[in-house]
Amino acid sequence: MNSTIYDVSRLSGVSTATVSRVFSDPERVREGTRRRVLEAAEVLHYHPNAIARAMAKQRTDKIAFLICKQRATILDEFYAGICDGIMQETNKTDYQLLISTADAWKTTAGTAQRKQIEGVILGGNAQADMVLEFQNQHIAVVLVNSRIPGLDLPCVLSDEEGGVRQIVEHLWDRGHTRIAMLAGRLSPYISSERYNAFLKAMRQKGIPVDSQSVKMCSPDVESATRAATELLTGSRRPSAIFASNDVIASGTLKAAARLKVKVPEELAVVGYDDSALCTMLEPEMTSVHTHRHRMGRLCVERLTALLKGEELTEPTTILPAELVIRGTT
Amino acid sequence: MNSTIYDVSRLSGVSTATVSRVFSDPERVREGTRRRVLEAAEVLHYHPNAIARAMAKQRTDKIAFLICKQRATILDEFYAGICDGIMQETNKTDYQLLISTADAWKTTAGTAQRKQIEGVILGGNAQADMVLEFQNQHIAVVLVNSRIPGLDLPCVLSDEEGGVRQIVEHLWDRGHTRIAMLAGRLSPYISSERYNAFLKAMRQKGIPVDSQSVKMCSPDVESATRAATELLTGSRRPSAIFASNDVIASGTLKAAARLKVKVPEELAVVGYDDSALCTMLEPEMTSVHTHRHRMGRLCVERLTALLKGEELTEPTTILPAELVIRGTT
DNA sequence: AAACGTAATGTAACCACTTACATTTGGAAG
DNA sequence: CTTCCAAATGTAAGTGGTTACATTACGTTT
Repeated sequence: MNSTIYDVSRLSGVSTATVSRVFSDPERVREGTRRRVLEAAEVLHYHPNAIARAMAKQRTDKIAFLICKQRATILDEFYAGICDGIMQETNKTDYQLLISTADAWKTTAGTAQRKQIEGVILGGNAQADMVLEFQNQHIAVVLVNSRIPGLDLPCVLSDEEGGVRQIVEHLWDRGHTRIAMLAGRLSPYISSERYNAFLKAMRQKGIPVDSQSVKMCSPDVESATRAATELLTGSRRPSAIFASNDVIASGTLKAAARLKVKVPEELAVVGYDDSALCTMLEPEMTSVHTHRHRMGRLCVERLTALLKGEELTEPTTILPAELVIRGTT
Repeated sequence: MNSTIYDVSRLSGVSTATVSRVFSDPERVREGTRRRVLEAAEVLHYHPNAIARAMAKQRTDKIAFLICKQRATILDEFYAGICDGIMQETNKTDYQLLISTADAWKTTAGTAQRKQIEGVILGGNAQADMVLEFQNQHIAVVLVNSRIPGLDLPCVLSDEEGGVRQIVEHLWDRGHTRIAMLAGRLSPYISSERYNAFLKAMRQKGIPVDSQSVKMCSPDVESATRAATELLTGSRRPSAIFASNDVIASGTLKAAARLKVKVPEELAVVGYDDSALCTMLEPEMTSVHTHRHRMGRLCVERLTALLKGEELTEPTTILPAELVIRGTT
């Protein structure tokens, strides 16, 4: 139906090899010939067939972004941001981007190989077995926002420890000592990073931490609101709450508003991620800005470098995170 | 490097045709033979090569979701929701999902054909020329959240008129007559739908509409805040504001808070889309729920039906939208 | 036991390119 | 006008499957 290289070859009176060269390495064919071929191609509406090309070249030019997360995958503003960065950077290359969830790719055995991708970016809670399977199939892997102990993989991270440290220091500077953390059950990596960073920063400031200082909750508004209410009505009400992300922080603000606890006068609240939400609230919310867009772009850069066969000198990259001080502190 | 159908054929002592059948139509080969083939495949770590298969079958099993939008593509919660639905539904099929932006696909001529997709879902402000180009290349097209005048395409929409009507009726029921619309410059289709629906609903209720009733703004928080401030400090302050989406509504709430205008007592605010934001605010925000996830899934259903060669009896589907009444009205 | 029909399997062409290697071409140098 | 060499082009063998068609196997029926 669509015309092929043979049709063009016939019409322009050159061999298929020459036609092929015109489209993949134009320099190698003489000006005049090239023009004739292009004209014939024009007439026939010819466009190279990517499948056949992939077959002959043994390359697919496809990479994938897999989100390793159960619920609300791309809906999570954090992953959406990374995804946006990945898309933008991928668009600069000749690669095409496939998107799916890790769950979906686990179903059929060997499915990944069939998918015929050259490289993959795993976002979130990546599992070691999946990574190993990819490596067995010679598919390049880059991790974003997680890390697998024992596997030395290229990964792109945000500086969680630095972000949390800035929060604690900022609150300390504002005179807070009764600081509590409302820790949402985020991905294992993020949860433990932020939790440990919190303990470390508190220790560095010499602020005592006890069992009351950290409260866990599910990462949704209602759970956060409930948990924050408990924190605020407990025996020793904190003067500042560090919520482990912005959604949880918004729940905290709701609890405060309902309990008529004035923010920031009676309670300081800090979130994490600097999502769009932060400036939609009044007062606007203090949070830590993570460069998710840049993280996504960096992933693609890393991956394409790997695919070019380059050795990565520094596989793991940790991007700085910056505290953005706003009205809630 | 990877083993091929020939290797399996040799090891199991059958022809390549039989091996092929074992993997694409197992019923057609005898139990015993099938087992031998599968064992050989196991030993050789054989998996069918998707590229070669696509080549022989003249099918790629790939569809794409293109977002026709300049900025903040996938970051827009609305499109993220659609995308999530598309992903989920695609995962149920044998298709793979490519994702990109319309802009990126417009760059190189004929690029679409090279991409070798069988169908495409265009989200947002789709352009007629792009659609025509796809159709010329026999690529099935489904539109979501937009419509192209003069082109009879399958499209999946949300009932904008109904959603807006519910808003106006709800505000009317609450006794409001000084109702203003804060209209963000969203996509042309959405903007005009919501605007016209507003005028129509107001007319139906017999509420007079003048030049002061509708104010335009850019679809970001700051612009919305500015515009809302003007509305609220103008000569005839409205008692209710319908913002054309939740982001703009949040700007309206900010303006109200800053001007010490009490919501909902002195001002009712309604958004549109029922984004996650709505329940993160205190009071929670009244908004219109759009079934974006379902819209995404429906797109894939439509597209796969088209690809199966089915004739769509009712190409355009309009999903109902429901007003969710919360604390701001 | 021969004849027959269907199910199972094999043969080989085809899908649309790329590319190693062979051949031709064209112009500069002798 | 040769000779020579690099550049341009052609030839044909892959790339890994699918599938129309041909052939063989095998259980039934006569």
